[in-house]
Amino acid sequence: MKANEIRKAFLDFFAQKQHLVVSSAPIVVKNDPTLMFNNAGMNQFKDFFLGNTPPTAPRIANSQKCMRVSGKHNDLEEVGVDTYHHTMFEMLGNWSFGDYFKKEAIQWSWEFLTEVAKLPKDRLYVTVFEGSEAENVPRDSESFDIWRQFVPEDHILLGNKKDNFWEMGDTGPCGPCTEIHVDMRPDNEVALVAGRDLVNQDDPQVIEIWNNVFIQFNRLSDGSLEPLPAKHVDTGMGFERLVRAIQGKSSNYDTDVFMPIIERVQQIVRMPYGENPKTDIAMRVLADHIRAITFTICDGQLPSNTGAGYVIRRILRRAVRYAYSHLNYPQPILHQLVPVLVEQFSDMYPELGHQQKFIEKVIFEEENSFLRTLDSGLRRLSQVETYLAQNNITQIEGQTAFELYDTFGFPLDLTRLIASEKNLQIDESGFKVAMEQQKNRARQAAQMDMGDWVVVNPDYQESTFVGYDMLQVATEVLKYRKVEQKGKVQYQLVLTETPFYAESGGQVGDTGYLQFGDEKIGVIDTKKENNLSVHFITALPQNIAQTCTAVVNTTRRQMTTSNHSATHLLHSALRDVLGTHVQQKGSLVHPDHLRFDFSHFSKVTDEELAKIEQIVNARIRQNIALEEYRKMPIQEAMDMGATALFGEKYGDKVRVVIFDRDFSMELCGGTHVKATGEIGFCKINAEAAVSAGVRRIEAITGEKAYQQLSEEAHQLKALKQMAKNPRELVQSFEQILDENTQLRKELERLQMERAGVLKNELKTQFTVQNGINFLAKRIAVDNADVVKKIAYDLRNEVPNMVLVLGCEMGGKANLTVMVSDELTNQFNATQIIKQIAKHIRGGGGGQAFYATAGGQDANGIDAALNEAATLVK
RNA sequence: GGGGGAUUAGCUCAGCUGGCUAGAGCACUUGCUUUGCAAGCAAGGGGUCAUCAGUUCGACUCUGAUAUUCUCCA
Repeated sequence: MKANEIRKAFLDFFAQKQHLVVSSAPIVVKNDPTLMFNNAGMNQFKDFFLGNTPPTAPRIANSQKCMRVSGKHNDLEEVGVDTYHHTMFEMLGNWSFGDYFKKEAIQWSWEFLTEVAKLPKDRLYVTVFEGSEAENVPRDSESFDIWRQFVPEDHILLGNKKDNFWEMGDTGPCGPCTEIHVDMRPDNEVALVAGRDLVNQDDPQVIEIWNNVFIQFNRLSDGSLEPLPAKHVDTGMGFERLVRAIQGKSSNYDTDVFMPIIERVQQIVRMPYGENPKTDIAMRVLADHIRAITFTICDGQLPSNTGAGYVIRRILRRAVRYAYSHLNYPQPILHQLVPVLVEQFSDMYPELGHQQKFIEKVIFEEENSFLRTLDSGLRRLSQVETYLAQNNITQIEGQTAFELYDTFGFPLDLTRLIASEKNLQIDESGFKVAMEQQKNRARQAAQMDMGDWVVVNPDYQESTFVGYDMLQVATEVLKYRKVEQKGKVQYQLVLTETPFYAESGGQVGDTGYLQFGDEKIGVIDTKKENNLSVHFITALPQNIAQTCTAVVNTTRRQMTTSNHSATHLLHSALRDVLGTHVQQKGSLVHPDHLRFDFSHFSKVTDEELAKIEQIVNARIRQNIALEEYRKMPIQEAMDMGATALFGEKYGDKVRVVIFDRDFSMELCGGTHVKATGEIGFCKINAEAAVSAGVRRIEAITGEKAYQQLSEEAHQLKALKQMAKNPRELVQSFEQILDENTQLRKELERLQMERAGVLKNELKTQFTVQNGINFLAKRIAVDNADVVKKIAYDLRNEVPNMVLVLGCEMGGKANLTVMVSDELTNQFNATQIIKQIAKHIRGGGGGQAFYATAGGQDANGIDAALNEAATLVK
């Protein structure tokens, strides 16, 4: 069976068992601060497990795009070295939410593996939780007994908490699990060592393929477990491993999931796969990483220097690094692999094909930028080498290696490679120490203590958002918790009903206050955690159980709303003017301004911007009424032609926001004006590049736009008046500026000319004392540069010279001493200046041939010059 | 969110612990030389050393803030 057929077989199998097959959630997670990427099939159902939202169906099956870059067996640096770990992978799963439990789950998994996938029964092993006294959880004998109906007892193993007890995090739903392992070794090896002895022993040929988790407990932050009322099944089977087992390969990379990519890599770098372990690893790294990079960019996450975007950047750079140092390919390579993935996956994930050009461009630019970083790192490193060679040192300090890595982004393994070529060592333990310090610093800054939710109102499960229609509502606290960060205590609070919009879809969260009786509690922000609106407050009310009035800051909300609707108009105007390739790539809707990022490959010209702004404002003046559907079936919305975002997971029912069916229809959860006229006016303030293929427009609306324009008009008026109301203001200023530079140069020229005249005058006034040309003179110059020029010119023209000049500048005294080079053994300008500067109540210094001093007392200049004369005698 | 670096001519960058009258290569202008190939020679133009404040006799250089940007960590 081919990979695509295997995936389909799995989904069909569970569809027959009354499962609803759903599509994969985007690989990048939004609205969950605890998770950057989907790392398991269950993530998109987290709310079902937590009880925040009722499940859409009791039985669900899917294939989920997942990403793991850290964890017990998934260190990024290990991927590619072995043959069965990946960054991005697909997780097949079937789910029961309070429906079937252990019996059916185990029976069906056995049926699928042996009947559909046709894996040999005698090569399958299963593990069951042995129980833990410390946790006060008994052994999972139910699962054990069920398994005995299918497999001989010597194929059932007992596992400890680490392998057979599954937890989502430190707290939350959890329970025992049973794993299925497959022994893929050749017969002769099997004859020597029994497969059961190799289960969970990190043998590359005896691997886990399916984990069935039985969620029956909830863990509290004190570590204790409470039984859940509804029990769930959560399973996950690594697709790439399943394919390998079915296709009978000894490596995931030998299956038709990865081979097409590896074949392309071989063509590009002109090296064979399977002959040299080092280059093989590099090719596997490329084959693995390009999948992670492509799918995340496709889901809307661009490489960046923070958060999820930074993870993508790191993965991309690791791949480039391997191509660079092991495949002798110091050029962009990854973007060339994208077409292979599109070919492979566009049936299952059509969005990949739609964005191919964009993805290639982003990857290409990012590769180039890293190659530049490497370049400047190499320069830096060669400086270090020179220094070491000069000082006869053969070890690069850990601190230096770390600086290269930390500040210039130069990877340690490249430093190591280059160092070994030059017979240098690296103090790696010093590097690790520096790295550890850096981590501690960051950890300390980010440390956050989160308390358990305290449920105030157990009658409610869900929180309802009523803020589309109301900005004030009487409500009750559902639950709250304490959060401590950097010694600052805050509280997070969930209301049964709330008018507060929680930050989402780029629109910032509402602020306002909660009125508890006489007590007013300020809400400083509102954020979404999964599906709950969480209000951030700095203090708890005295009596939290009473009803309260939740009041949103109305002006702030109205300004935000106006900016959000303007964003929709802008989006449509952009597509009208630039073309339909324009896709939203990011959006910030703030009360003060809006920011809209979109895919477009060149700078938006001033003419295009003017046209866009003109369209948006024409639409505003048309005062188009909002047409809004809160719960439209998603298919209906799509059929209507509403704009949806790549990388956004929508439910079955969606909210559709329309301003004129022929102009703007978007799936959107944000708040919007009743009619476009409310926006008032929209002014585009900036257009810039954010990254490869992505442009950003910033704009303001309403009151803010008016304020800015009136301020600018005011300034313009003032300028016009200053320039005496010229016919062409811009030309007039150009002229003034031109004139200014000309005059400045003219002035400089004249000053230098005058300096020349003065110099020639002074030149005739030297007296000879003991064979020395000496002059101490007060001159009328008030520009330090001119004095310096005179002194330096005389130095060139008068031999055996000691020159002392005094002048008054802005009421202060200034002294300059110049000594010919050939006399610096005899006379030291610095010493002279120090001695005579006391007459002007000042201090100074310089070099042996040239020194200056400044002081408060201009009357002392003559005394200083007189003393200088005595020094030469 | 926390750290480290960078910002000097149109471009790529030097400028070490404050003081050599801010430099190089490429590009540009002019002239000379040369019939061709990313040519050679000479002269020249081009800089508020990111911005603002401070320390100092003196700041591209030191300190602080701001802006932009790169990079590492979370």
